[in-house]
Amino acid sequence: MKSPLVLTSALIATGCALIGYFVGGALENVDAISLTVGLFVGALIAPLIANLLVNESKETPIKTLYVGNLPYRANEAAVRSLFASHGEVHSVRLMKDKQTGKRRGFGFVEMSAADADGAIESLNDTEFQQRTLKVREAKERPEPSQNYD
DNA sequence: GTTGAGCGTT
Repeated sequence: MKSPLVLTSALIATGCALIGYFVGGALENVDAISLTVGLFVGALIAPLIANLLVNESKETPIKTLYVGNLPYRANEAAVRSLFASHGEVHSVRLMKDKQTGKRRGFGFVEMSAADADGAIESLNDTEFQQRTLKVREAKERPEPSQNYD
């Protein structure tokens, strides 16, 4: 398997070397020193930039699910394990009252977009700790790019 | 320690 991170790093390092070369030429410095400095700087910052680029390209499609009618005794681990059986759970947040800290009986589950719809259809109106869950797609705060053309 | 329609943190 090929590594886009290494390739990108090499390209960025080369680019920095060229930039250092021309900048050094403009400043009337020695070309070899400029090239070396450019390579050195490129080698330092290349992995960082490449990591950002790779993470941007590999952004996982994630959809946020609203889960209502949760029992107050339910914790995040139970909800996570419940949704994990229907897909890859990215995060679980059970909303609490900011003043008292008590649970409000609903929360949000972030899943991969592919598994999200199936999890909604599978878990909506199902019994969880003797309470009928309400699972829908979250309204506000669109994390994924909701491209409704 | 209670309650029961709803859409939320940096």
